[in-house]
Amino acid sequence: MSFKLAVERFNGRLTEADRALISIILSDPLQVVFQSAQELANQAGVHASTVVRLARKLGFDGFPGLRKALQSETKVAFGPGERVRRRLSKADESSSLSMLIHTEIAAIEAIEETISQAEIDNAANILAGAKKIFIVGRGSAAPLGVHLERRLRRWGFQVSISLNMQARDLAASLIGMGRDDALISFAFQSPNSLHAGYSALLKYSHAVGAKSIVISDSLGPTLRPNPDALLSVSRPDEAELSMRTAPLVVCEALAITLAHMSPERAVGSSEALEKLRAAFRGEEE
Amino acid sequence: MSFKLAVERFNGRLTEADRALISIILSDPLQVVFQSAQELANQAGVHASTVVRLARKLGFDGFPGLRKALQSETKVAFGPGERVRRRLSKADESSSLSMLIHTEIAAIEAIEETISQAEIDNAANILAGAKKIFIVGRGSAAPLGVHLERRLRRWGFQVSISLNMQARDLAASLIGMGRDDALISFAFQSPNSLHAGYSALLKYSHAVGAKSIVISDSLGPTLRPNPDALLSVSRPDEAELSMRTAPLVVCEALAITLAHMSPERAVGSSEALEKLRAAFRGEEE
DNA sequence: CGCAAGATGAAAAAAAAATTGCATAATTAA
DNA sequence: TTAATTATGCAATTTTTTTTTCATCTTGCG
Repeated sequence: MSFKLAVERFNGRLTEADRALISIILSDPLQVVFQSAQELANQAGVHASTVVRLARKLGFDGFPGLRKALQSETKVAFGPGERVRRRLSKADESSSLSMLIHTEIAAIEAIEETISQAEIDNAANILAGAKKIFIVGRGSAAPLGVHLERRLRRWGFQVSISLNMQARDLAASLIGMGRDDALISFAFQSPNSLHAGYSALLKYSHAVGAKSIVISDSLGPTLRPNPDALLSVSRPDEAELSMRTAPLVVCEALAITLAHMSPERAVGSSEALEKLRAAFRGEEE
Repeated sequence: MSFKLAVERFNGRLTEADRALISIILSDPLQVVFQSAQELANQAGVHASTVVRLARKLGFDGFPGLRKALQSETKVAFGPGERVRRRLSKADESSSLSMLIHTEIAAIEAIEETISQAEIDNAANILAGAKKIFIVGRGSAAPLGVHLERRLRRWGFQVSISLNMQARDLAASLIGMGRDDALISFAFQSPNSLHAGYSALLKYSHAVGAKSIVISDSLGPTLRPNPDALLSVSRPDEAELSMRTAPLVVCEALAITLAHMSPERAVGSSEALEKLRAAFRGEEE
């Protein structure tokens, strides 16, 4: 019986320790097949006996039984030649899944050819010096905005986000923006492109003295007026149905760079977050 | 030290038994890495002590030493985890961008090893039959939820989304859920994991007869009660700072599969959207 | 042919790994 | 909240695996 299946089938309580172990096993079974109960336990920060008990709970004949199950799975998966065959069979080329996977990998690989770490550093510098950060996104940029907001909040920045807003409401939400602040906005190629809003947005931020960062695709370089920092990634395919994976990676790179740049702020805020969590116990992830 | 190399280097007599053992090991190392000295000996028709002595002769630290050498060789050759590690060391550590790019590519590649198109088809079928779709996500799942909502709306589904809600508000927003509906929720590994909410959520959806889909990472298989469709992708690295790129790709695959599945609905809706756009001129991207 | 060097297998010893009983800590239910 | 249940770590025990010892056997060589 497969390990994953055994976990799914299991009808009973799984404790925190159990979950930690299962997670380790599932995320790197190839490592676990060579380990002893002891080693696995250490990695999960639990006692060896817990490992043994989990194996029994899941219906295996002790830890060696569990390990043997993992072994036969990985043996099938990684045997000579098996690997390639499985790649082709499990996700036959026509499937949406494998198509997507390959497209997105290509898109992410293409980032390196379009953007340099220096550009990201530049953008991160702007954010590091900002008192408050405004994020504006609409349409397909919304998930990106949401993600970036989370990250920045966690690092202790004051963030205001506006999604899918009409011009009037947007104006209202940007009213507090000033010279020490930064604006992050998004602009992507779309069938019925409307950049009118962006032009106004950038002009406004410029007028109040706020720095602006634009995350974009191949549309980016055509935008006027120019933002203080432009992070534009172009897709290799430029498909109709295209996702924002690559810009997401750029957002993340920006966040991480920023965190490295001002570690005290990040750490301090994480601690504060811990305290808040202790207080609110489970309100926020 | 590699086993093959050790054999080549060895300067001494190799007996009949030695050659038999070496031949077995070299011709199928993938099998031997999981065996005990005893088992290997039986296969070669020799005694276990001969195996141990061969290991020593070749310079290994006993039989476990020999086996460990074989293990690290095969791991390098076939393991996805190992591939990641190698790639990471190549990319210069100082650049967050390139590090991220490589990590995320590995994570996306790993999808294929965890999820099959069939599983996605199953989930898409559930959605295709749903009258209304409820999306629930909190914390780092929020961007995923937002993305999925957009896609489903565009394909003409009636979607209700609840982000970062507390139990009480969540209950209110789910009040309309019934037997013809579907619930999509997310569950990711997090330092202070709280799955209590999920358990209640799934129980509720089950009680009202709605189908449930959960998009998750290695935490997925541990969740109780089981959803009707579980899409769980486990990361090869399981890093502290990890993004949701892979689940995003899964969401997208789900959306695309669904679109292929019911083309009339999708197209019809796109036309409707066009008309709306013409009317509202620039309200929505 | 006979002797010596070394290889082998059986069995015992040692080491490592897995398991289990028990006390304590944590969690759940009342 | 307290009581009851359950999970956990520690330590002892059992089991498995590895290694060593020793008697026997094989092989190579004068």
